[in-house]
Amino acid sequence: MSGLRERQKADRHRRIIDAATALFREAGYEGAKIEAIAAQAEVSIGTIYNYYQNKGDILGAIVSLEVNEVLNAGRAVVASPPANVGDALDTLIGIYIEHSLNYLSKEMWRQAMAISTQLPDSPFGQAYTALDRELTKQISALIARLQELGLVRSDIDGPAVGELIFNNMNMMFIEFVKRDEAKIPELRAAIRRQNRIVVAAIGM
Amino acid sequence: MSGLRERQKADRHRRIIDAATALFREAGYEGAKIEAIAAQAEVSIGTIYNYYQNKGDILGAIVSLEVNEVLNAGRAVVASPPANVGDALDTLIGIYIEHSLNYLSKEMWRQAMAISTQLPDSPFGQAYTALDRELTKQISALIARLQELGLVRSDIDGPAVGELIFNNMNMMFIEFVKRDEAKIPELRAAIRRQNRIVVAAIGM
DNA sequence: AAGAAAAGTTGAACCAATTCTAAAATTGAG
DNA sequence: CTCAATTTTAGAATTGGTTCAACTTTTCTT
Repeated sequence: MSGLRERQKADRHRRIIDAATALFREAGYEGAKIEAIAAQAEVSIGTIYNYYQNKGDILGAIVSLEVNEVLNAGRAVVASPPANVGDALDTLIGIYIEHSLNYLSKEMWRQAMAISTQLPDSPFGQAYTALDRELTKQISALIARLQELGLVRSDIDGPAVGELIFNNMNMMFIEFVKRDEAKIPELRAAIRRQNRIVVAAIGM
Repeated sequence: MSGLRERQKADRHRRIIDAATALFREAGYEGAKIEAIAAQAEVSIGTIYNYYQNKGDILGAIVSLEVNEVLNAGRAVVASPPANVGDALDTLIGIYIEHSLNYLSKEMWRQAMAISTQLPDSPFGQAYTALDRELTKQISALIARLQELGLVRSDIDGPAVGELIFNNMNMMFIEFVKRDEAKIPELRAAIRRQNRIVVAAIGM
């Protein structure tokens, strides 16, 4: 099962991702030439294309790592949320946003988002859409949890609320990464303000 | 003022846009080679790059035409909206969505959106952001109009509501253009459902 | 352990967007 | 009307992502 070939493959994968992460951060997505990634990973250009369908998929692999980490951190909030609808939403969304620039620069996010709309059927495009759905589900799960706790009315359309909140947050995040000078605290404040409308409709 | 050069320039602009529109629809954005656009517009490659910074900007010019048309059609709804908050929103959003595929295919939208996030500072990137803002403002204007008509509470945060509704709609539209098999009626129904949450919070 | 099959690697060649530069066209001053 | 300045054009050269056919390495079979 775990022969030489398997180990070499895993090692090359890691080397490519490490090289790409470093170069994307240093030189930006466009600036990181495939040739340079190949050289730094000590692998040929052809090998990179054997592992990833295109340059975007390399970035995609990095984005997936990041978003999965965020989803994981979010689980704790869903399990025991603050005892106030507005704060609960703000805490969960805060985790998403505060983690977002840990590994990925704004430029990398812009590229990743662009590729996911440009090529929705590529491996990365599909993975990105799936990640968005996971985030939406997590927000819906938080709403459901708040219903259990008696903080949210039980007659509301939970899935629709989850989508509404996620879509708004995501769009705000897109605008945020599009402007280099945009700051995280302002982003969070703007989303809080918008979410107040929703909280007014669903809170008890 | 309107010498030969001016007229020739306007004419070349038109020919390039016409050729690009036709070829983008026929062959898709990637499939429409600059060389082919140049040939069909009876202009050289160099000339195209003299008029537009890059291929994306040509698409951008076409998108702007489309969105401006939609904004125009929306004004009528804002002026005299249906006498019901949910219907008013649905009517305005319906205009946006129903017009959206008149000139632009889903593939063209995908490319346009991708470019606008990828290069937010390019001429097209900035224009696209400005158009989004116009649409947000128009939704806010509708809310304000509904307040005047006594259909929406006067103590709500109008701008935040406008952003929330636009952001949600826009994100839904992005997902819509990403899936070729997605249909307009379903998109509208999903947005209506989400907007019910907001309507519950702001209606009288 | 040898040989064949399978899997993976390599890098030169390809393709299309973009840049660059010399030539052509238009304009306005005298 | 003429010509120098300015703008515009043409298309060859450059660039960088992607493909592909030949080569290597690993695994499997006996």
